[in-house]
Amino acid sequence: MMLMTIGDLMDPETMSIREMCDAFDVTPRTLRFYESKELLFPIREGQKRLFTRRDRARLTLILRGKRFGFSLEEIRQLLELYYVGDQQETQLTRTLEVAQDRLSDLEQRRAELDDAIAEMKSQMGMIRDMLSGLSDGKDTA
Amino acid sequence: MMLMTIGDLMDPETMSIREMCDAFDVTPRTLRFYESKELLFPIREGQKRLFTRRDRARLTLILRGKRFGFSLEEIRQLLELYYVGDQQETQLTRTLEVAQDRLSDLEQRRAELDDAIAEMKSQMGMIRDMLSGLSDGKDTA
DNA sequence: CGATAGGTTGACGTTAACGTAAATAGAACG
DNA sequence: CGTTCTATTTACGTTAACGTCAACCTATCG
Repeated sequence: MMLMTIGDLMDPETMSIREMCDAFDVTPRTLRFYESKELLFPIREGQKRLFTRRDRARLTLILRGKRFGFSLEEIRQLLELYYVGDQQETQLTRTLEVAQDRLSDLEQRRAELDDAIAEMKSQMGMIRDMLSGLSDGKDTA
Repeated sequence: MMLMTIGDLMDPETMSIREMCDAFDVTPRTLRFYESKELLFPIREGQKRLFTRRDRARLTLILRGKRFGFSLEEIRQLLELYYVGDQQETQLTRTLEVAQDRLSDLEQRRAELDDAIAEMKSQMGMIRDMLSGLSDGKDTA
């Protein structure tokens, strides 16, 4: 029962597809699908995929983006704003402009979310009022 | 060119499907689809749909829910928390419990959103640093 | 009355984001 | 060497949320 050798380059930096699935609670299909959509770029050891620290950081952002309801294509564009290589000044300036737009979107969503939370609380207040009215009726009957 | 008569019951409370589409920027298909999924309940004048104030309030919530990435089924369940009829105490208590869970979800999302905003700002700071570094190099050359 | 405008009900088509199954490959165990 | 594990590619299937016809009704204008 050999578990590994030196030659296995058991890099703690990289993870197998199964390790990724366990760590992020996704299926292999999902990871391969994300690679095909150029959201992840695992390296290859022979035929097998090895996911790097960078892939894990990206996957974290991807899953959060999904919870926010962004499409994978929108997420892919968002990811481009991170991982800025050594670009030209013009390109960096452009990236910064796009990032500012995305930031405005996020802040807009935050405002909407605050509204939704306030409304939900108000609604709960009304239900509580109805309940206290009911128990009053019972108590004072 | 007659526009309307008294008998038309030109209720300012109700809107035709086209008025709804213009007001909310959706297609007729979308409104009919939402009705089929029991998210909206327009009344009928003969064959034609008439959307009430209640339908408009619901549609507002539906569209916001969509921007948050909720599925229509999730939204339908959320809508049940609003429009509470005259229910039994037990049922009201249950509704309140469910509402509390939804509220926790929303607040959880807001926390995540705050993280995302902070990260985006940090990333923009890094890009700005790179840019100032570039212009420094030019100025001091 | 005929044409036009606005609405209706099917019913099939489309896209995104995977699920699922079949066939294949290589490493390791016994 | 045969099996077992893990992973891979290929490819068809599925669900949600509509889009897009086609065929039909019906009120009103001219």
